[in-house]
Amino acid sequence: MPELPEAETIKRDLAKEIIGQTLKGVTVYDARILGNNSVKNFVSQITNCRIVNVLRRGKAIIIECKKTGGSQRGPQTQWLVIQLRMTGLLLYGEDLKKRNVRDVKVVFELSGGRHLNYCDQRVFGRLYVVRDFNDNPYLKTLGPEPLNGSFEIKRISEQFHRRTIPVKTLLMDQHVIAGIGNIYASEILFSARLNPQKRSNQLTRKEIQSVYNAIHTVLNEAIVHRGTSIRNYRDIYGHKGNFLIRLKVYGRQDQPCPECRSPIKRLFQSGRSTFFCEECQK
DNA sequence: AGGTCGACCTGGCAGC
DNA sequence: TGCTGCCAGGTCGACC
Repeated sequence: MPELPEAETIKRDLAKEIIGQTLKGVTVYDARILGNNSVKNFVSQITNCRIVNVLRRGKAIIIECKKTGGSQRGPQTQWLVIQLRMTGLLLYGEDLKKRNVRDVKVVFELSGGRHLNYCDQRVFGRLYVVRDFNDNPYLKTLGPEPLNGSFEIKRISEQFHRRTIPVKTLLMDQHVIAGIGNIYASEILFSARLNPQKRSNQLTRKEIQSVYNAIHTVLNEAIVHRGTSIRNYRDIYGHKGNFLIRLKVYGRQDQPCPECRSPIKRLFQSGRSTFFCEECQK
């Protein structure tokens, strides 16, 4: 799925396009996307909501809405939380169901006359409506945002030292740091020159500093290039991200390391592929 | 409690 | 061509 840089790209574009519009209607074509919520309930929660902001937390997109005409005490704020997981896409423009586009699961009709389509090939993604972030188990337990000023190396060091799992697995733990997934975990560790198999509690202060710096460098650069499209990912206009060609190790098994030319290795950690250079990452 | 693994889904691609 | 097996940007619950 979209990791943090892809979600951030979507968030910024969506903010430009939809803030100020009202969700006039919504059609749900696959109820699995709603989790335990019913279609009827979801539709009534979201219909006639005015969009006041678009946020991101970890890999989730959050649309802040105000329900108009609902309560006597004025508009009530609620959040539409969108977890794209592996293959979720938000596409802005026409009603894609009418165009027979594949995998269209939910279509929002906006007051400006355009549509926001939620598409999802593998149907892992979820749309939730909450009144409070603590009502959503994912948001409630999410770790700090790595690109915020509040992301402190001290807190990260404590987490690293408490745990014994491989550093790559730890980087992907959303309770520790929000937003890093399988692509950027490999890229960050290459940038930090650190072996992904190294146990997190074995890292020196200097190594943790390198990882901390690499998180900023890699995620920010990926955002500049609008994320990575390995296969499914597209921005809200249907365009691919431009970071794929800039990946140093991910997906580059047997290709020469960009630093030392020795072949990139692949291994499996917690059921996921990891790519790294044995020579550069000790 | 912390760590690991399978389940949830669909489709593209390599190999035969 | 068509089949089989493997692989995929994530998360959660069950199990050890």
